[in-house]
Amino acid sequence: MADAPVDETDVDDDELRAADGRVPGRRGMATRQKLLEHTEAMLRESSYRELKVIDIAREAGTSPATFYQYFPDVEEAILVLASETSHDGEVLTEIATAGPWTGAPGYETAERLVGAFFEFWGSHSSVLRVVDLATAQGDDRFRQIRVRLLNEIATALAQVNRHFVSKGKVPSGLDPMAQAGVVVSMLAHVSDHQMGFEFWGIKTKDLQVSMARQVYWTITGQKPPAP
Amino acid sequence: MADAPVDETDVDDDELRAADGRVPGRRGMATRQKLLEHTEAMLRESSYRELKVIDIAREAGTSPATFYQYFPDVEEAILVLASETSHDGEVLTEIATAGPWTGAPGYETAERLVGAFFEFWGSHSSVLRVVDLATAQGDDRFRQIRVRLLNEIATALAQVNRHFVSKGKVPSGLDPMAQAGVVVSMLAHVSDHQMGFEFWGIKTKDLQVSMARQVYWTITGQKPPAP
DNA sequence: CAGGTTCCTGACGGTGTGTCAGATACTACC
DNA sequence: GGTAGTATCTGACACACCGTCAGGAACCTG
Repeated sequence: MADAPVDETDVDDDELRAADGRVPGRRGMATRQKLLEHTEAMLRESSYRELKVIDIAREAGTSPATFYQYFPDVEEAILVLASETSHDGEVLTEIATAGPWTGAPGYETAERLVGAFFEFWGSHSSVLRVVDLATAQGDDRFRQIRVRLLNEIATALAQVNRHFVSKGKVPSGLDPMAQAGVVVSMLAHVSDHQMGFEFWGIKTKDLQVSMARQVYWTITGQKPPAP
Repeated sequence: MADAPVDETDVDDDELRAADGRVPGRRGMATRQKLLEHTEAMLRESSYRELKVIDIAREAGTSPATFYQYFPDVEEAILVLASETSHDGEVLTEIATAGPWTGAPGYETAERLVGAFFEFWGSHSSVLRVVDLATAQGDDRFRQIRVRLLNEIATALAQVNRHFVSKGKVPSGLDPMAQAGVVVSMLAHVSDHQMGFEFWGIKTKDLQVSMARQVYWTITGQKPPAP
């Protein structure tokens, strides 16, 4: 829950500051929140490229100048949304960590993880997509968020993988973090393109089964049960 | 939508047309090409969101008005780039189709496919990222390009997968197209985030090995050789 | 309700968009 | 080589968005 000490550029005070340096009160925080909500809503409806401050402000029933009171630009607002989102993603790490990963119950864990990924991505796709794009384009602020979200899960899975290496189930010589990273990438990307797959006539259920099997096999080195 | 500035004399013609309805000649095609090249270059350097017509034009040594002579907007120029890119991607399908997919040489095919994906994505990442984003945001024009590129590969891999199902190597009951789609998604996304992985200290080589193994196992149902 | 604080916004100079009409460069033909 | 005809380019314009600031409005609190 340590959302307070987030890096807020200037470090003289870990309080949240408006553009003019004041610390927002109740009313200010409320409009800030309203702006965030409308930013997310508009990001869902329109494209990232066409997301304009003026539209967000209009939709939120305020003026552009007010927006700039709380965020230096649109990116920064999305960054806040992304930060909140990455927090929500902790549930994924919990599934991976909790296990179990052995035998038939292990496969069910893989299934749960896949399901949770789909759900999580489905309800945060618009923001996560921007995180992905900005990260791939080298934006450091977004990369940090992305790491906070995915590195946790990857690390958890890598840990599980290491365990199975030590048991001799997974061949040694493979980098557990690479194994986990690939799995997480797959989960993220497929989740993000659910619609696209459905358009090809591929059922979400079939995707999930295919993914659960790959997750289980890669991480535990064991053959998944027959479908 | 297209504003069809030309009075509806003859509308349909599979010829390429400039904004004023004329068919571009040699000189026109040259500046169109120059604009495309600079569009790609600028997309590499700056972010998608900050890609401006005026900058492309300036960089290409021409005026914004000229840009609009050949493309209705920036998206449309990127669409052309994407279309060319998807053509380059046919090499990936060829690898998948050519095989072989059985035994040790089969694993080498998987390795070749992974390597080709990395190379292809590496040299077209900026355009492909936009294709991905726009597709995920529901843009139909980009979805078609994406399908043209990935569906081909996926179909090829699904065909291979079907073969191994019929041989009893892969359990039946799994949708081959889902299997292939997941694999292709993984290849695409990991390729796109090479830099990100390296930042975590994961070696590209380790990623490739991990991916080749997953491709081989998922598609052929056979255990990959020990690393 | 006076005085202080927090919050909001109108107004503005700067930049990018997208569309013309007209200027300019090329080509073909005499 | 000159000229008509076409292809190509661009200056100029009206409009939209950005990002800033000074000052006004709303909200305390006593």
